[in-house]
Amino acid sequence: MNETCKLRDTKARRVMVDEICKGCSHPTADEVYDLVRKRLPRISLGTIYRNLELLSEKGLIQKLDLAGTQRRYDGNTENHYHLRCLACGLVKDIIIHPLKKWERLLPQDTGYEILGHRLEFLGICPSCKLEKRTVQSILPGLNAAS
Amino acid sequence: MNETCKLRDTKARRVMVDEICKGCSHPTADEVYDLVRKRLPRISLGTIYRNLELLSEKGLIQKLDLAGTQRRYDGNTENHYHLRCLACGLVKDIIIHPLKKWERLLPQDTGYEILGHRLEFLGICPSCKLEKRTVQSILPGLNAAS
DNA sequence: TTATATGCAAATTGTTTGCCTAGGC
DNA sequence: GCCTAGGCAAACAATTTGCATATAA
Repeated sequence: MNETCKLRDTKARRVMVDEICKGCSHPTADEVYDLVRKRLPRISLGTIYRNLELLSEKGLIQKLDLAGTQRRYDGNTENHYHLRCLACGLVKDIIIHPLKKWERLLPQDTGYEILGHRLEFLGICPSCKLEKRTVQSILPGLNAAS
Repeated sequence: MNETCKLRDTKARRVMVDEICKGCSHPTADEVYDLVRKRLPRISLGTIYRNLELLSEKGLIQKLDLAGTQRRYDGNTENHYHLRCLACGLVKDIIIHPLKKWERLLPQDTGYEILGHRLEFLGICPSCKLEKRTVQSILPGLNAAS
């Protein structure tokens, strides 16, 4: 990751960072495309993807690798966890850090050098509960609460 | 998930379950394809995908939704966590359950109904350390140990 | 015998890349 | 003016689907 070399200050990049950081919506690439296109109608998807990559390399945004087919991006570059609604897909930030202990213990148990972890909680958000929206598809690999 | 209706007992399905459950390799769809093709050379990738879906719906295997571009499948249908080597991609099972507490606390804090969570640890496995294989790409969204 | 499963190929979806022109420095 | 960035379209990779035939029940 070459954080030193500079990116040029272009309209596309300014609008992208602005749109991604303004809400806390964790948009996918094509959602960013739609948002940016309202302000720069001639922008192309290729540019969106190239810049999402570059901007996250430079640390201006964060590339999330949550479960699911589409990657999401986050204007909040701090380390934090996510809580995803299984009914509407909404992703909310949460601020707990309960796993440092296991990162210390696992090397002894497994011989791995631990570099980090990924954690997301899954559930139904308050407004989906209210509207009785449901989980569209049974989710795989779910460590459900007992 | 309609677990009641029965799947037919076919060669393809028997071999698939057998191959997926025999090791603890967490194969991708095309790895399953390669394994199964050794025993059923005329099987098609479409069948592999269709059956991976059906078999995991019926609970015979587990569909994992870890980070990364390719989905993986697991013969171990118990809830458990994974430890993935960033250098060689190997996925190992681990058996800790540290997060029940947060599943109890989050509903109060967030109003979400919590259905579960996904957790994987990332690191370098002992044999990659030995061979000095490295992380090919900086991984996004990594909650690195401080 | 009848419905479900499979093989094969084409279609879809999300993402990446090449090439030529536009625009930041 | 030079070199990076962007538009556009084509390439790619993973997965899904349509349809005619084969096979389990």
